[in-house]
Amino acid sequence: MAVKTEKKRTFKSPEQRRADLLEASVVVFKDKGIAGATVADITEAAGVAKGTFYLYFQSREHLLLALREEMVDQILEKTARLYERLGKEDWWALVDTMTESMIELMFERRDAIAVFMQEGLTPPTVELFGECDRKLNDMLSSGIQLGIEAGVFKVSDPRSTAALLHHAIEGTVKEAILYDSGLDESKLAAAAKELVHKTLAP
Amino acid sequence: MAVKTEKKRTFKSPEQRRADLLEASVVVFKDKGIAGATVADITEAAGVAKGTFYLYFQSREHLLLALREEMVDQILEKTARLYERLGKEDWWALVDTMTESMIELMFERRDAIAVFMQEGLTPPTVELFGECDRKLNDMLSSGIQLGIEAGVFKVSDPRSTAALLHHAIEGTVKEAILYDSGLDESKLAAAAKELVHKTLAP
Amino acid sequence: MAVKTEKKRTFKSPEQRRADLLEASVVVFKDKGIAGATVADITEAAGVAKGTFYLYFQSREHLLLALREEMVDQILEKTARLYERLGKEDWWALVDTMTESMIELMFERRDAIAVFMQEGLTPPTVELFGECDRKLNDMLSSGIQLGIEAGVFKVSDPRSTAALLHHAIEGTVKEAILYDSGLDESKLAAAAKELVHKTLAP
Amino acid sequence: MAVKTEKKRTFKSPEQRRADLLEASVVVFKDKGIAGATVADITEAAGVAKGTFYLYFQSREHLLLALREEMVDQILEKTARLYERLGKEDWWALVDTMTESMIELMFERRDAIAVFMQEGLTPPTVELFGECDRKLNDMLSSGIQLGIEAGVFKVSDPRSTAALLHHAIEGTVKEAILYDSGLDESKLAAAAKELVHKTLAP
DNA sequence: GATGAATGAGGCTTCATTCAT
DNA sequence: CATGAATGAAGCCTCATTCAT
Repeated sequence: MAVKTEKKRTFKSPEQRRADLLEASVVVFKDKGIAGATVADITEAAGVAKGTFYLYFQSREHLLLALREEMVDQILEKTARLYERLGKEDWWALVDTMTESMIELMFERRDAIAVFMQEGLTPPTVELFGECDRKLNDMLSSGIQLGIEAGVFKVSDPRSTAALLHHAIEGTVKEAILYDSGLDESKLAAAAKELVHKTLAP
Repeated sequence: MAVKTEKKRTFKSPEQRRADLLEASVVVFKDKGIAGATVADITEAAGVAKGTFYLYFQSREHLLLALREEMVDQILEKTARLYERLGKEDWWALVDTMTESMIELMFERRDAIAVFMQEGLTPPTVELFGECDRKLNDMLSSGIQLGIEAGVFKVSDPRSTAALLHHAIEGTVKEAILYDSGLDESKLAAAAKELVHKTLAP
Repeated sequence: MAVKTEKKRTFKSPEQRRADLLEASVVVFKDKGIAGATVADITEAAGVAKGTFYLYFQSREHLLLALREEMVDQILEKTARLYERLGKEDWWALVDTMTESMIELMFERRDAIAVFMQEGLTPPTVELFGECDRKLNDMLSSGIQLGIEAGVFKVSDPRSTAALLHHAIEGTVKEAILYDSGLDESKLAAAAKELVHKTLAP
Repeated sequence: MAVKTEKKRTFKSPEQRRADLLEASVVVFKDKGIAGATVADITEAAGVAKGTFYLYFQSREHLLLALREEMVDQILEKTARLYERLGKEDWWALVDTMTESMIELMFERRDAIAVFMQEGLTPPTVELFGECDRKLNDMLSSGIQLGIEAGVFKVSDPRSTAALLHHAIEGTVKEAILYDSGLDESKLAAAAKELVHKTLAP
């Protein structure tokens, strides 16, 4: 019955192979969990031999690093781009845009997020995500500060509020992603915008 | 002859032994991470032999289960007690109490929380924590609903808002626990109360 | 047919187990070569499970270290004991004793010697054996020096001669061990004593 | 587009390529040890692609074989040439020449010798070197025998003595090569000649 | 012929779990 | 009951060798 599928040797560009492995790894990690997924699982999913993995990643841990960094970079970059528009456009519209785009980005990358929620905060993750959180909070709180100075916002503690708003959205989207809770993206976005508005309003 | 440091067999009640192991495990898990801590690490910290572990827990995984359940039970119980006071006291005072007590509880159990943040969401955890989140959200959103009906609160989407508020606090406290970010408990509590007030206010 | 020999769990004193593993390893290494012998081979030969190996040796490399050190220690100790007798007894008789006892010792430990001849001189071995050679040479050449001063020996270059004599015997015994060349122990000892006598004689 | 440093294909005669690989391998083996050097290391040092290796050698092991044989052939040939002069020249002068030329040859080929000392005596090496030793010993001992019959030498056991003399020199030179012990070539040659003279003299 | 990406068998090591003492 | 030596499955990674380009 079980005829061993003879694997033909195929050649691809290094970029493609690497991308294949990364992509396959997200699927496998999501399925089996990070601790539960073996290198063999990943290579099998990517359709390559076990040894091939090590042509593209120094170690299993390095793959995770790459995955994390890619995600963090994307988040920070997107936020930074929005942050630069502060003061040049209507404050409240920009607040809505930021809220929406954070939610949108997270839903787009739901698989990767699910993976890192599974992973838990191992020391390398703590460091990377910690820095990401710090940078995000810096941007958000200084944005709030600017809004206050412009007389548009009013909150007593911009830094704490930035963290609370950020985690309100992040945590809720994560919950939605993880448990398929009844919250859909648009309802959540509406509620989030309302919460942000009311919180920042004088 | 055998001059090895003979470890005296000490006798304790089964309950005590079990508690010792649970307690030791929290310390060890916090130190080495959940994946990184071995059963040997735990038994050593608890001062018992490795085999003894299996007299009190079927497996390593069962210990984690016990740890999780204990934490979840405590959270749900505390919230339920507060929930029962809804409508019988001043709404805004109760909101403050709930906010404060959630923060307080999390800071009290910061070690266990740190452990479960490290663990990541493995399937068994997802199930348990998912149910916990759902129950919390049910209580919170029906509380908000009651407040709306009482004419005290006003939000368009009680369910989403409940989730957002809950995660705002939970996420921010977790960040504080994990990274020793600049937020201290009281500043955070103040900011959280402000956020909750403004969000629920008409 | 092949009924898996169910291995009963047996307990032994740590010393015995360690000795078992060391002994088994010598046999296996001699058989399969050092590079060719796996930890599995060794544990199988010792009648224990693979994991047991790591209760007694940190790593495969540490076992080799232990093997080497044991051998080196024995050689140095034996030589040092003989060296102490210099000047207190008849010089020529002592020279014979040293020659004989070196040959005897090597034949006794022929298995371990065969193993280390197979191993080749990896860096850790080079260091250890290099130091051993140096110490032996120091003892031998200062012995020869003393003999010269006592007017018993006469050679132009005690240090080089010590090395030559030492390697004459060591190399020849090794050859005998390795190839079962026609040289037996007693014929070899006789020839070696003749060579040493004539070389040291005025 | 692909701006990778394109390695030009260079064309060389097969003999040259083979020689390049052999030469490169000696350097690499000396550096990393035989077990530690990979085929990739060798091809990199030789400036060719990994696959090219297998156009010139059936396997890694065949390269080692070639290396060994080359060395053994050289030694045997040189010795045989000297052996033919026996009886036609002054015995003692020839003895000196043999001693010197053995030392000289070994110092010339110190790199290859260092490599094979590292390798240790794996079965294929044992066979080859064993035969080499035997042939050398045959030549030496029959040379000694002839000298005895000519009334020039006097030893009780020519075969053992041949082995002892041969290993005295070989072992000491090897030690000098490996540990940079204080013995230089000329001092060693002098001491060796003295030892050989005194040993063979009546 | 030359290349180097791909292959995959096989090694070392860890650690949850068992069980003779 | 308690112990900790013993077990062995399973994972990560290496590297000699192959083969599509």
